[in-house]
Amino acid sequence: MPTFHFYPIDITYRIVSGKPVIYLYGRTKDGQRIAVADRFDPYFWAIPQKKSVKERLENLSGEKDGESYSVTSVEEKKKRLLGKEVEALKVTVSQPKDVPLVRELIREWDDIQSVHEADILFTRRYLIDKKIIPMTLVVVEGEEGREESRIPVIAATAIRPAEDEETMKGLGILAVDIETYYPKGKGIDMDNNPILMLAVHGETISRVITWKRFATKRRSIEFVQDEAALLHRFREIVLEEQPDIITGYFSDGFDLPYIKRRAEKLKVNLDIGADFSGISLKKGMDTESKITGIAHFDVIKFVRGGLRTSIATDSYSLNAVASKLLGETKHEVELDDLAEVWDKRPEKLEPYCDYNLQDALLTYQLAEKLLPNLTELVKLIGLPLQDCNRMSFSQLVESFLLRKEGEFDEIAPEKPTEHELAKRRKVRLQGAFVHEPTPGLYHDLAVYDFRSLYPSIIASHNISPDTVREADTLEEGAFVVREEKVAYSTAKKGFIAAVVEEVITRRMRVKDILKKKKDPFLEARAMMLKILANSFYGYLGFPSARWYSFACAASVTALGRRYITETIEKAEKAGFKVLYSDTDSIFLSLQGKSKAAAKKFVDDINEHLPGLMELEYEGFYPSGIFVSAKDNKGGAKKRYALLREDGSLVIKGFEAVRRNTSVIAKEVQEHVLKAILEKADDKKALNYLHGVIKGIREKKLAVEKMVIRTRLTKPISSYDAIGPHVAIAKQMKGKGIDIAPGAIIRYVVTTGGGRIRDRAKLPEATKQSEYDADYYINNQIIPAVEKIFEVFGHTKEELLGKGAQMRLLEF
DNA sequence: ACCAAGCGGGG
DNA sequence: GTGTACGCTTGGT
Ligand SMILES: [Mg+2]
Repeated sequence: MPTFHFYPIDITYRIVSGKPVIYLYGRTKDGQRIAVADRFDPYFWAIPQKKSVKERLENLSGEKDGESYSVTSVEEKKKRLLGKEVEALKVTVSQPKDVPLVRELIREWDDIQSVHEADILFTRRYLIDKKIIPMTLVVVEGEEGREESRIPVIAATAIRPAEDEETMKGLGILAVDIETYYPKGKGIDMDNNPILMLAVHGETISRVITWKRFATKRRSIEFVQDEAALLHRFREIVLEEQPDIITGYFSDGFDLPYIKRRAEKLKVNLDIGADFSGISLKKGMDTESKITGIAHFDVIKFVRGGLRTSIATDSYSLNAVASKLLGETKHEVELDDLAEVWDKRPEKLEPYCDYNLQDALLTYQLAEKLLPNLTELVKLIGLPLQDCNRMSFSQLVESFLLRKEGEFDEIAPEKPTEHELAKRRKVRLQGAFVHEPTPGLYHDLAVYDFRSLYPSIIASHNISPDTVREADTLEEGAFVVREEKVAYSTAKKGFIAAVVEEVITRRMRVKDILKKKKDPFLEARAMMLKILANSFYGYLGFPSARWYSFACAASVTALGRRYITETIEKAEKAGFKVLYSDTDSIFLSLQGKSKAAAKKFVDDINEHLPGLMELEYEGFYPSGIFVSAKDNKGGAKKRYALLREDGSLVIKGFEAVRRNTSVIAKEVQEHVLKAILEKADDKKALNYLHGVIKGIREKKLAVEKMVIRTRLTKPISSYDAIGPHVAIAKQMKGKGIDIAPGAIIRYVVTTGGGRIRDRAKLPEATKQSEYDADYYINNQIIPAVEKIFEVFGHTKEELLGKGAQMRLLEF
């Protein structure tokens, strides 16, 4: 019997002669594309009320809407439900579609207590039970069968994960991007507007296909007869390239559905799937595009999903994400003119082809860059790339728990009913602890934070839905969270606490290896482990979670508050002064104590912290400034600036790090912060400010410095409140330029009467004499520095130079 | 204050 | 498909 070593990348199932067969698609170790067919039977769990129900279940079969269903076997198994031992029944049915039918039927039976895991997708159940992890080596025994398929199908007689968990490397990625015809101002219309060009970029190909000829020396541009021929070429390229991954940017909702629709319209057979199927759309609130045998990596879904908290961007456009992650941008062309150029001036099409190819290239580079992270997530969660790509944090956690439960003999609690869901949505969790800063300039600060505060609390205090006890429990060793009137058993490690502990310790091991040598794959693994660990707290409070527990989620934040306040008390007792604290971080003033003492403080704390909990010394800062909040005397949260020992600045929350502030206001703010933090020289900063104000008044500063950038978040027509950026977008539209939502609108406020929005102008159309000095001084610069100077007792009048003039007059 | 509806990305 | 995203903003009441 031949043996195959292969990496599965995609999975599906089919009914063959009435029986379900799993199809794994992937590549062998030596690069051959193969499929593996394996029989597998669907099942779920039932908890009986009476033992006699087993026989009743065994004999269950019937018909619904002309389709028959049947239970093929029922097996008794000792399992655990939230830690409690139960006599569960493993109910095997003949086909996956029987599961929901049998499930609904028996839920009504009096002798059934509850039904579990009757909604786990069949292919996922297979991967879990067979311990198969996508993109990770699998050993298959079997013969090649004769099936209608683009690639050989091995009928498996045995399948098991390889010992060494080796990861798939060198995957073939093909990036796809299309540009389509659209008359100005009209929305996307897949039925009526053709695809004009289609760009593909891969390791061995970089090409634009288009169907209007023009003179060009570009070897990357390929001309075809018409749109149908373009689609044929796309099919050919995919079949030639045999990519493991097709990637795009919002290709779930745009490129692939568009290609599919046009192919249907033009009767082009797009049978690019391994089983000769085409692009399939899974429609819901959102569309997911799939191709059998190929993983579809939609970059935007990963950036907005699993990586959301790790990549800070206020826009998820390809341009914004590419410039953030790659330092590269899209080409600049007037896309709104493409239809007109196509119709009337085809000789001007070349820049559009270049633009199209650049989009494909950027997407390819993004996919390549993010693939280590996505691969590690696939290995961690155990689901195909196609799924991990699109999952939210809570879905990732739940999938991970479903993969882990077997080790604990656990079966998953039921998903909440609509009623239960509504109840869960009503309750609110109390948030984290915040010590408001007192506005001021401080010297010699030490900053600390608890490493992975919430995950370490879960692991160290055995916070888990299966360890929850009454607050007055007599159980020995139970840990009471008096704040939430609940206790946690310590007799046995809880399921979720154990899983979180494993994630944290795995990450610590990876970090240890990384200290010795750099490895981008291990970096990615550490990052994904951190993301997963940090998702558990949110999961426990996520209404749709199977392992939802309000008590656990509330206890996590309560303990977070408890630990941080206790640490602050100890710091004050030791002679430090707390300046600011939020959730898991503490900013202390050294009060004359040494840097060494500041560093040693963590040891005194860590000595008394349980389990995996640890306070980390983040660093020493020679100076820092906290300012007051907008409408209150107290200090603002998440808004401060620190000076590092190497002279660099850490700026949080200030306009200087926000987009919709003018260039000049950001510049002034950063300059003032630097002068104050470096030399505590508010006079010098004030002089600088006066210089800038004078420069603006005398129009000596360039228009470019006055530019304000604001993002258009929706179509112009749907704005009711017309801000200056909307007014500008309207003007541009009036000139025949259609501005799409997501566009960053640049504008300058000019002099004249009336509302700001009536005085906003395009920077390119504004002369240096035209910008409104008063607006920039009073509405941009002063608000940006007012709170900073307030710390030194400087009034707004002084900032404007009026105070100084008065003083001059006094002499 | 609360709730329902809309929206993102793509052309 | 053993199925129905999600989190935030906006506008109405
Ligand atoms: Mg494009």
